[in-house]
Amino acid sequence: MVRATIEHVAVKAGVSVATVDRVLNGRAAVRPLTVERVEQAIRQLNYQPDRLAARLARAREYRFCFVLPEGTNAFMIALADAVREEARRLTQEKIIIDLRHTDVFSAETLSTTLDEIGTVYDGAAVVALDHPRVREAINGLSDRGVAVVTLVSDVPNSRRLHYVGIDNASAGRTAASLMGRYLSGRQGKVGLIAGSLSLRDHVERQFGFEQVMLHEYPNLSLLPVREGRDDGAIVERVAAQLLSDHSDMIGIYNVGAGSRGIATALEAAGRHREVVFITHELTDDTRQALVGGTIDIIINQDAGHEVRSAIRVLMSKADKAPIVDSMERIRIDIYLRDNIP
Amino acid sequence: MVRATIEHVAVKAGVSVATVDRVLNGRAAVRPLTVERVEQAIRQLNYQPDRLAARLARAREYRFCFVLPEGTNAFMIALADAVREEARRLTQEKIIIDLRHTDVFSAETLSTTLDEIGTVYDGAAVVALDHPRVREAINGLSDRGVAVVTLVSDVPNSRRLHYVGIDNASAGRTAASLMGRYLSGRQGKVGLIAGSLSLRDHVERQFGFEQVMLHEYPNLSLLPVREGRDDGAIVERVAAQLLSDHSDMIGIYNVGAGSRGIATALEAAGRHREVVFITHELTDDTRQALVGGTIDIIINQDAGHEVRSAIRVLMSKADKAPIVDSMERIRIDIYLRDNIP
DNA sequence: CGGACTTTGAAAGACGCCTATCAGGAATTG
DNA sequence: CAATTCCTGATAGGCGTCTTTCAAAGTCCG
Repeated sequence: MVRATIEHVAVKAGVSVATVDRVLNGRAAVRPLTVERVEQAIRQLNYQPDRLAARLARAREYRFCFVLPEGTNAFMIALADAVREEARRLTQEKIIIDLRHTDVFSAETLSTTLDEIGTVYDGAAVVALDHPRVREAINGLSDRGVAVVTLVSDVPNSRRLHYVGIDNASAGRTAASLMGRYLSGRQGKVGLIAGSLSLRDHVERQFGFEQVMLHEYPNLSLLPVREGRDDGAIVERVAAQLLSDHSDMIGIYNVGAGSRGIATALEAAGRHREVVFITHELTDDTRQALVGGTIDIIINQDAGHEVRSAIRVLMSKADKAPIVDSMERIRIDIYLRDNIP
Repeated sequence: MVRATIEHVAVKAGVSVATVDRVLNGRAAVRPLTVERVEQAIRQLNYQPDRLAARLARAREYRFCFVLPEGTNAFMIALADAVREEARRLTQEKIIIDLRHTDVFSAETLSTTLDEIGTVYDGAAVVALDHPRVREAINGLSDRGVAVVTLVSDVPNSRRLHYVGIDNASAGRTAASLMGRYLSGRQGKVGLIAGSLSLRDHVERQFGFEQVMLHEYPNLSLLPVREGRDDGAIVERVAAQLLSDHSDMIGIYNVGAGSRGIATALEAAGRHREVVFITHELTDDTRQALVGGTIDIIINQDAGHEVRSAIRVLMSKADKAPIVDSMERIRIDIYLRDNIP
């Protein structure tokens, strides 16, 4: 059986190819009766336009913009690298990807950046702060016809097309379960360090972690969250403080970046063997600490997958093609010493 | 900057498009000097043929064959479903995928099936037994110009193009580490049930598991492996036997299928809370047992990803395009109750 | 019924590459 | 030097769709 082409449809419907095209692409007014006939022919032949031919013919460029945080956060750098790599690979498919850095922690700056994006782009992917101002900016973009996906950290209730990232509450719960099991039979305290509580992903992780911790592991008592601002030096100070304040602290969960600081503090205190340390994001630092045994578990989201997923989603939107949810679910990777790539 | 086309290259090299095409596709003899000039122009313009246009022009169909085990193994059924789904999605890209079931446990049958595949296909993906006979069949296919990827279970030293699947030794080690940590501070025995020791993936998992178990967790003693033939009923008998023989068994690692049987045995013995049970593959059965608390950890490989990866690899080969290793690494998914999708 | 407007058909030229053919010029051979 | 063989250019047609244009036919209204 040969694939149906637009010509077959035209013959079957007893109209010209031009009319079929009009129906398919809403190019001009077509009599309802004719539309119906064409649509029926399409259904009967199970006709689907050849995407390759379509893209070739349109000779169209797709432009997307990625807005990422500036700064030295290792994960964000990995994300930026992934964006650049995909950008390189995709030039040959007529997809142009621009990368912008901005201060995502400032609602002001971020929303200004978003407002500036204008209408040159077909879509944008944003690592976004959950803030009314930012939500407005996202809605504004959407309304102007620029598809927006949120990346890594979501902005619910906005008119974003899609959220590309892990389920952070679930990640927090996972961390708690592992912590609880690793510490089964022991009594003590567990510390929790977050980056900034204005980024939604951190809040959600914390929420999931506390939820499971409180209900399932009464033998462990949770210390109040400390903020480390995703900064190695600050995180190290906070961790050192925690360690000296609580000689019975036997677990640490780091919700944000700056794990190196915690590792250093743990090693300095000589308690890295005894304290179970769970953190996020596989980077050079965390990998090394995992192999060395200071970190016990890394919960990761694959930057490359996220970037590719974001692009696929934006492309689908631009091509009016459906998106396959099961393909776009970003999984929570759990790395132990034994399965790091 | 516009993308270079074959025409630009021709102008730059001072030859005709026909000649550029000859160089690109080795269509006819071209004087070395001319070849050099063309290649230089290609480099200077950073010309890359437009894959979309090329595929459109070739108007060629790609035919691939997936050879999977017959039987009721839930993971294999999921794999077959994934193949069918991709096949459906890809008809619109002129990719035809056939699915064959065969008795992969019989080297005889499997290799006959492979031999039959003939030359209608551009490539094949095979869940293969590691057996000299099968290796020969794979090499035969390769030599006849059919690209072969091994799926889920590898056949090393064969002329397969690629292995698509997880690192099973690493998966085994991961299982052991989690087992060890979950059972930290306790003393007892750990049971190990495999499907068949003639499938390489199982052997490798067992190897990794034992390696870590023996070296790192001396408090746990490993019972000899038992074979369950991936059959729920047999597995259940084996598990029940283990449970009654060893009242101090506190962990079970199931390397193969048939987890439902173990869960049933554990529950029947009333020891599902006390025994840490780690198994492979997320299916309806295992998911349910995980949520119910009988299974503690599921180590999974995503069937959809594997199928898509296999197809990408085969397509790359057919198009003579490079394959991006980092995109094709199949990850070991670890599922707890808290992060099942 | 004539003019205005709406709906359709026919066709041509992209998009970038592949494939094939034919002829002429260059290099090689005897 | 003629007869081959080898290289190369030019060109045409196709892949399936999009886009646009022009003209023809159909419909509506006053």
